[in-house]
Amino acid sequence: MATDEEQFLQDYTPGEYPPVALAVDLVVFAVTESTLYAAFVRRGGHPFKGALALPGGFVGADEDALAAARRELEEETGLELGGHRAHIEQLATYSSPQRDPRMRVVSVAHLALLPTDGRALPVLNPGTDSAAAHWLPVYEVLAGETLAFDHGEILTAALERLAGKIEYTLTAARLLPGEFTLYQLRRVYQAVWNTGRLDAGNFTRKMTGALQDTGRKAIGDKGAPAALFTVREEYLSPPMIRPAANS
Amino acid sequence: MATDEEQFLQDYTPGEYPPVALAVDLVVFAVTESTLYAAFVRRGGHPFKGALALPGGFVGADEDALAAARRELEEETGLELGGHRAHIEQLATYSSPQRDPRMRVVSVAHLALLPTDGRALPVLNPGTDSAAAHWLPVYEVLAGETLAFDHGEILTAALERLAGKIEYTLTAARLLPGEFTLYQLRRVYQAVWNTGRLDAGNFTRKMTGALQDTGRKAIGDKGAPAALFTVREEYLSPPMIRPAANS
DNA sequence: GCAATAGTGTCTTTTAGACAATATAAA
DNA sequence: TTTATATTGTCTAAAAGACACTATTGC
Repeated sequence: MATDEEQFLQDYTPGEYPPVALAVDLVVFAVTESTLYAAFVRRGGHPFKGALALPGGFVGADEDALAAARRELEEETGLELGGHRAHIEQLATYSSPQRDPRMRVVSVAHLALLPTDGRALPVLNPGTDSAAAHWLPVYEVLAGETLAFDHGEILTAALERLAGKIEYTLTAARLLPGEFTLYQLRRVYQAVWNTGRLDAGNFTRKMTGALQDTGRKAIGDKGAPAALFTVREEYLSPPMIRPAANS
Repeated sequence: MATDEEQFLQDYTPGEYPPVALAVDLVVFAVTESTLYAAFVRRGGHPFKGALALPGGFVGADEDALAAARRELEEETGLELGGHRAHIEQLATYSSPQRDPRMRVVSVAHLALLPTDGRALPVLNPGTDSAAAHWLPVYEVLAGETLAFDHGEILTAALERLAGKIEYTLTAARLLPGEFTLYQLRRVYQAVWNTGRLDAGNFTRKMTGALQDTGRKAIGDKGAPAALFTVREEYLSPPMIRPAANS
């Protein structure tokens, strides 16, 4: 009886379909009070020397792409945030034969969201492997920089995904601590959409149905003390709501 | 100066990160008057012998995943539909190390929509490579069959994608000829959502804004002759509509 | 008091959805 | 005429959005 490998060669001829190196690229987002940031590395070598690139790495033999993305994120952030509340999801796969001039690398891009208190950005681990990742404002980078490889395309896709997803889910809360005020949440929307002030009253009304009031109040800000909310679990990534059978 | 290959080995060590076979899997949808179908192949060999699987194949050296998916679709349909009006988009990438027991195969799943006149399903090419693909009703397969590999998961994801996307785009029209009646379009929605009758009046009102009346009428059906419509190009996959700055 | 924010109220517009009514064709 | 469909109209409910108002805090 043929071994598994031999069986497989009936379908798979490595000459015609050569294996590829499988990588992950990460678009890691975090917000300050008013700005959306992403983590970038500055390339030190050929190709695209000196250009900005997304952090990433290769997929190991015993892990899938999501596990590799998680591992890379933990390396960037020094384990503290990666395991806990960071959100990672697959974005898309980039497989153009020419996307890396050195050899064929197929990359599964991921979107990662790090929670912040809205003031300071998470600390990035300085220089484990290649270069140190650092935060840059997303909209400024998109307007002014040409990224290495197809990373500009990936960054745009990630921003589209995030901007679209917060319209119908509470994914925006993944960029905040477990408890947050409506003011903080509103600032996240403004940062992601790069838009002007959203009306506080309407925002409150639209969100409160999906939020759980903890009863506690935030301390220390300017105006009246704001209530601290938690996301009801079922709203973090809700099942799709289909229109009723009469439409 | 180091060659590209040598440079690259600074980052990439094939021992630690072995290359993978890159494949595509296809979820090909088409509708009859009332039912959503997908194309399946029956597995003839190990593993999952006898089980239903999705059509697919490996990615060649000179093509990206989308090109491979298009090529595979053309092989299934015999070129006639693949090049022209068929819609293909990337769905997600499946990379579990154990997803194929023979060796590591990473698969980029794609969603394909074939246009039909609403009566007969497109003809599938009988047996080019492994097995002949044939149409089966999607909801029946999901309810009753266990698919090979992780193809059940892929099929579910494809259905979710399609069902969700037709809520806010006119992607459903990709399952119809270039000109169609509102009745045909409504049947597509009912087939995809596996739901009862949608109200004809409300459906008309909701759709007409995105459709172009050709002025011509469909012939031969029971009741009053229905107008033939075309999709306004900007509605086939429209730019995201973000709420106004006041929300 | 002043400035800034939190939260509520109100009004308008839009959209979804239920359902009735009329029109047009085939049998 | 009967039957089945197309299309328009009407009404209600829900949601989005604009905007005013009051309450509560720090300074």
